[in-house]
Amino acid sequence: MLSTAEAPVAGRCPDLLGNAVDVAPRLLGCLLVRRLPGGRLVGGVIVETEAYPGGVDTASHSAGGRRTPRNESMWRQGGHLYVYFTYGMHWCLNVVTGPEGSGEAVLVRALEPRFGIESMRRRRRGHPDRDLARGPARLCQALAIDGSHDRLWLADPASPVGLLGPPSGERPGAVACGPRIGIERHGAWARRRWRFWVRGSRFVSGSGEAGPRERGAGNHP
DNA sequence: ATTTAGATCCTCT
DNA sequence: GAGGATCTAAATG
Repeated sequence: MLSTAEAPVAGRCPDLLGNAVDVAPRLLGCLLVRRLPGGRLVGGVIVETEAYPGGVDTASHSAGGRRTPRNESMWRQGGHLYVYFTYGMHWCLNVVTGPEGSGEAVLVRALEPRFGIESMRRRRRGHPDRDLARGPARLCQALAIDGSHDRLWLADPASPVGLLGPPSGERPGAVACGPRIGIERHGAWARRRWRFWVRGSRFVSGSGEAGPRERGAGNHP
């Protein structure tokens, strides 16, 4: 989608053919970029992800090898997008990982907004900047991402959504991990620490250890 | 600060 | 027909 020249100085995104649990923490610090229909760029740094390896993990949409029309893109090669609709009103964005047929994906849960912020504010009217893309559905709203972006191939130069490495000169912060959100009834699988976030970032969702309460911790120079 | 309920509709059984 | 990888506003301590 974007060349490194076009974006505010960023390198290549990490290899997406690895398994979801490996890729998820590596996406932290990377730049998610959206080119709006008018050509404007909107995006930010990824600060929170969750791994959904599929297979025996019952919390994944691809659990047990289930193939449905909805999750078709999850089964594609790493580097595609899986965008799904939930709760009657929300879209959520995943980056597919692994080789074709593995059914793995990483849910992108939160961004630290970096550019196109005015544009995000327009779509998230009434909300403070901190909440522009704090949470998977808010993120999609801020970047105007919906079902039309399902199945996109990230590396396609014409793709309206792109993934780049961390902005140059920026060292990604320390990575913390914990249980994934919103899948409590999946018992033991819910307890796996497959949620990853940038420690100390105020743009991370949730209200627990990784959420607002973490403010102040690890944030001192 | 934390908890609760309601919204809202697509997807799969 | 049930339930969902969520969000928001309102109520409560």
